[in-house]
Amino acid sequence: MTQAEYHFTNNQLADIFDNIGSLLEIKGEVIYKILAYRKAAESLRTFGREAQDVWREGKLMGIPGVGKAIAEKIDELFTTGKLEFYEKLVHEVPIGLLELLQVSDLGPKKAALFWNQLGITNLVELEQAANAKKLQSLPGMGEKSEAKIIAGIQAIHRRSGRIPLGKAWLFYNELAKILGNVPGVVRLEPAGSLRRMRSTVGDLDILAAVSDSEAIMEEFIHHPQVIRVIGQGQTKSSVEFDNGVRAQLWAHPPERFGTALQYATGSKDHNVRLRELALKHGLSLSEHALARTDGSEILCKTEEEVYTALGIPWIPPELREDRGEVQAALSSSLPTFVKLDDICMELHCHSTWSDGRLTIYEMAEAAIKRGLKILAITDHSGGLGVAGGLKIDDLQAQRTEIDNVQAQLGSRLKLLQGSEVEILADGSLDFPDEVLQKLDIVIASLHSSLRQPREKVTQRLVNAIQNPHVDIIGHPTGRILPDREGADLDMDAVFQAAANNSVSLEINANPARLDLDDVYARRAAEMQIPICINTDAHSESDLDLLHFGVSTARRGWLTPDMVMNAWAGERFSNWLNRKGIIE
DNA sequence: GCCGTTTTCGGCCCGACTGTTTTCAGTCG
Repeated sequence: MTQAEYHFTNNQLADIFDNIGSLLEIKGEVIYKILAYRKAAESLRTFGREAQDVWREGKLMGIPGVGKAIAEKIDELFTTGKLEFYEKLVHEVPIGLLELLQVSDLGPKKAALFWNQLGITNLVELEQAANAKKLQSLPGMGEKSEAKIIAGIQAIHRRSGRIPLGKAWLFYNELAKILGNVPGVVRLEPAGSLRRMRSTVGDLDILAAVSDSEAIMEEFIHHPQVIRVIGQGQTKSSVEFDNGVRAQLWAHPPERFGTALQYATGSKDHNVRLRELALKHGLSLSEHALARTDGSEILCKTEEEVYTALGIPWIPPELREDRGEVQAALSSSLPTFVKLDDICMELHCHSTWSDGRLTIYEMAEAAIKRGLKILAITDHSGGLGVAGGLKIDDLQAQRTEIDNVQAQLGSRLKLLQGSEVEILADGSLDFPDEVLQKLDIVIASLHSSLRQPREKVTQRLVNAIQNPHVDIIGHPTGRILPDREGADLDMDAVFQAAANNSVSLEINANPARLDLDDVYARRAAEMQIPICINTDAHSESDLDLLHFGVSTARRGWLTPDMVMNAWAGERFSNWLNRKGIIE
């Protein structure tokens, strides 16, 4: 018999379970049940494999945070396309109430209050009620609470969502110039998802080491770009800037900076793990100190001291997502992760032959300045009209120029002639095989027709991977942060093809891409696919974006062994020659 | 609802800030 099967991505499942959690919270369900749904949702988002495949294998409960009850719900969704429990819940608690939870200072209790007392079921109705001053007379409410809710709704109208990592770093650096110079400030560090190098950042978290916090807090809340002070105190203040960014500043004395930085870096789930671990050592961990049961404190100046006190090695911030890092640290199986210094080649950049700003010689000198040993010039193929791609006839002239520049460089840098060849809408490549064959290295990339149906766009990528001359797939999904989704790819099929053909998948280091992302990178590496980290530089300063790619790789648990740009020359040339293409 | 170097039941992290309160609940990270 044939059984119908409905398709849900991990993110779609996660959204459903997040919604269930929030609706139950408004309903007043016990908190641990809610946390369990949230945990399962987060776990699905970062699992790396499609839950649907796991379901076909009958192993849903192997997904962390998924037990019997949630596995049954996932099964019902794949089997019937619906979830009765969810539908009944939505019938009971209006789903529009979830919008209310986006308003700062408005949580499930107040959402339930507004719904029960005033019949409010969505954000529009809440705004009307607030403007009509209907909220302030409710129990536990007052004029100030109502004004805060109005301000929170206005902030939602202003905000554009999460900030891309690159923009967050630039803004942090601007703030750091001012805050770092406040008298008495010993250290200033980014914290939160910024320090963990997530691809997008919600609020900007900043931590200062200072004995007296008054001056820096004053400087912070009176910054000229601040349009709203959300909260202010001695250890924590929070503001909104005119560019829609929200930031919080924590201040702690230098002798307690280690616990404070650990705390402010998060993630929340990682911190919960550490506190559980602390309790097993008879200690209570907070941002201030490790406290013994008799109340005495262990102060930590550095994060290393915190982790050491808990009996585990320091864990890099990028790892702190509760994806098994604490367990790995406990069992001494935390590997040494790739770092910026390991990277000795750039395999994806552009010159004035297409849309780059530097000549090949200038790009080479910029690469040498950054300590690189190998540089692949990979200008666009002609098909990408907007980028002024090379025609086939141009390639020989470009080769001559590369040879000339190579002669000038001598042994300081090895140049490769490559191409970022377009994967066309019909799945063919922009250059014929006999042209690709003459190149030292070939990157194939999708830039157009990203919205094709899943099956078609996946097949385009698989075709490219199976071409005997293709070495690397550039920015595989084509996503642009924060808002342009990548192509709807069957990543398991892409990974399988890449593994079979020993084709490398790129982590594009440009913070507008970070594609592959951390979760996919981890999965790809587990499948023995060689990963490369490239800046896709179009200018000299683009080469300095490399650290974003390296951090993404660390978030994906990648070691130098898994990252091609960190390989010794011989191992790299062996890989490049795996099909006998170049000298 | 999940989970197990205190295991199949009984736990499940910690504190700051705010507003409405006369001691605490709600929210947030």
